[in-house]
Amino acid sequence: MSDTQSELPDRAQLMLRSLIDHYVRDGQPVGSRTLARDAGLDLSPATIRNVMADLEELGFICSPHTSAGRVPTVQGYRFFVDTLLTVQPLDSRSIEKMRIELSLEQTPKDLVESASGLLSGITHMAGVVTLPTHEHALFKHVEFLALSGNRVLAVLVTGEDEVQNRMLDTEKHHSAAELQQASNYLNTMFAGKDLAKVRATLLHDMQETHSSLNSMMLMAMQMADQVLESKQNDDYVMAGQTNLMEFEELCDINNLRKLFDAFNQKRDILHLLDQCVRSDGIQIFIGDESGYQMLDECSMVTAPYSADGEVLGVLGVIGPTRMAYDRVIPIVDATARLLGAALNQKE
Amino acid sequence: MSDTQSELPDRAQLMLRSLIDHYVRDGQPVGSRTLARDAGLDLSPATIRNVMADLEELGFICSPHTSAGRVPTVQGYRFFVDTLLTVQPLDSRSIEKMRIELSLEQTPKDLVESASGLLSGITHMAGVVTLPTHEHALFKHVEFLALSGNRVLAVLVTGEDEVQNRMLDTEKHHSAAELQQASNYLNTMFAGKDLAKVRATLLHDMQETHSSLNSMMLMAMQMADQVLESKQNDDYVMAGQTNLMEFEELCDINNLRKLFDAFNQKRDILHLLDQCVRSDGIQIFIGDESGYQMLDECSMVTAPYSADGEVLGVLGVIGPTRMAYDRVIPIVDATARLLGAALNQKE
DNA sequence: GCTAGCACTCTACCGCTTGGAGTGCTAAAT
DNA sequence: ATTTAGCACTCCAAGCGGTAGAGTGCTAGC
Repeated sequence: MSDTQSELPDRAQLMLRSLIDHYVRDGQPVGSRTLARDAGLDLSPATIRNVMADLEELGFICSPHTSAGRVPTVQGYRFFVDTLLTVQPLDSRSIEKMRIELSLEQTPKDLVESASGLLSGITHMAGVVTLPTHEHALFKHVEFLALSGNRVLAVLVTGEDEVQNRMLDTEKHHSAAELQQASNYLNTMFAGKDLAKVRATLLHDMQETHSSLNSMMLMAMQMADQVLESKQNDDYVMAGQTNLMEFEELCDINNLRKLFDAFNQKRDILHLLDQCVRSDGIQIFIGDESGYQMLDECSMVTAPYSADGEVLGVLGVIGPTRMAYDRVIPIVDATARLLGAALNQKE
Repeated sequence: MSDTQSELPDRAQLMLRSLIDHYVRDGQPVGSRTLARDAGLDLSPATIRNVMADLEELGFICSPHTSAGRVPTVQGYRFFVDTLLTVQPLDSRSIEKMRIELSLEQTPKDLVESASGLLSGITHMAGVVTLPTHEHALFKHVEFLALSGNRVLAVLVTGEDEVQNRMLDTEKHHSAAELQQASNYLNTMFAGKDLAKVRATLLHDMQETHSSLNSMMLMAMQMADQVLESKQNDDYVMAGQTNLMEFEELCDINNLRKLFDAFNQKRDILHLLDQCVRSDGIQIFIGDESGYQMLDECSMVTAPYSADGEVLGVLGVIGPTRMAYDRVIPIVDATARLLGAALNQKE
């Protein structure tokens, strides 16, 4: 790699990297002297200044005012993350610690909480983990209980012994016996099958073989369909929100308010996380790239986690734009793997 | 009431009240001139100053520095709240609005969330409501499902169609048939009875008539006992936490951090709320009276709420010590009543 | 192409002054 | 015996000028 027309000269890259390193470390604008001393390029500050002027023109850095050093811009970070970054692989001892921590948990919910805690604990920022979807879990057992009026309580037990309750409003009142029959039918029919496949089969059967079903079977299927229809991936667990209060640049009370409101609301954050499920692998939003104002001063590093080859959810870290991406990325990556593995094991 | 030895002279009381009024309104230390103008006593600032000196000696007010006005102390607020306060009853239109808001909710959980939102919305502070205990709910139905290993899932449905899941670790594996039998037994035995009474009966029967029970019945009872044993009142719903960021006096980042950590942790806040269940009626913690450091700058106004004569939980408001107690108290009081009434209606 | 040197700019900080707000005390007035 | 006017005093907040330091951009020479 060298200085072709369109490519950033090597030494400019080196300088940008060094500048970001410095800025991430101490949060102060970085001047040419500092860089001349520490970038390892053996150039005078004056030369550095010239290159810095180039970097500024490209929009990678900027200075808060005339006589301050330079600070990376969002585009600067973006370029750094996309093309300069060399992640430091996590040492195996830390990984082992995390694995052990996770292995203590029993239920998926606990696992998710533990993972979120790990993320925030290790990075000293906020950790977030979506609850795993159940789409690819196994159907184990369903039970219908009659409540008052036309309401029916459905209890669905999945392969991992996860339990979901759902209220159904049915068209007419069903007796306990009817319900019993319905659940028996479904249980014998679908036990051990994949939830998604169960749903697909149900939909198919209800359309195709409509006539050949008796009313009991139809009712059972309709109810099962209702139970399965809701997508589960609409919640997350967050930890260490208050860690964000330790960062000078986020401590503006207005900013904090917007941020914490968003965390409570959950909607926007979920929407953002949802985008990360699709693109597999690490995903990074820097500053205003997220498109949400309350995250303008923040970055988010996410990774989907999966078990058994199926993506179950997303986890990540939210922190100030000025974060040690090279350190955070492997942490997020490792946590995603470990959480996936742990979920796999509990099945 | 007049100036007996031990009692505060009327005009001193009037002044304290007026001072607190002022301070609550604009958060600035109140000087003698202001008070002379607005307290309605028609005295010169000099006289006011003398009385203020008395109030200071009694520990009701103090001045941040030599040439600032006076500010109420915790004891000042306490005296005010205990003996000077005249609450402004809430106008019936607001009450009606709240009632309508609550009437839209279906489940107890939704009601609690709505109430918490109302509290924070109206007071512009943080609202908190504990989940209602189920101790006095009615036993409706219980179902046991076999999970992997020796684990059993118990699903308990109460009179209000509230559903609780609980995992039980049993000593040996139980077949589906056994479990079916056990739940049938319990359902016929206890349906429609009060949960607390069910529990009492269970405990009694297990001791007294031990020998006369067959093993199935014993197992059923042991499991039911486990289901009922956990006290439910260990969680709360909070709303409007971020409202607290709007108050100058709480905006110290250190304080905020402690506060929000406590909100997330829940333990300490729960402990505090728990104290308020016992003493019926409005309960107020001012500043450090709570005994928890993170609430040193805050006050908490709570009221228990009950339905059908039984206390179900507590709700309240957390805000800065400098709050309009006379406005907040009736709001908390009314919300407690309305929530109780709403819960009663849904049963 | 690199660098030394220099003039320039901007901030952060320090000390100083000033104005205003409020107090406590004393002596006079009611 | 209270109340009040007056006064000296204290303290904070805000504004001001000066200075030191950091860092820049430009230019001319290497």
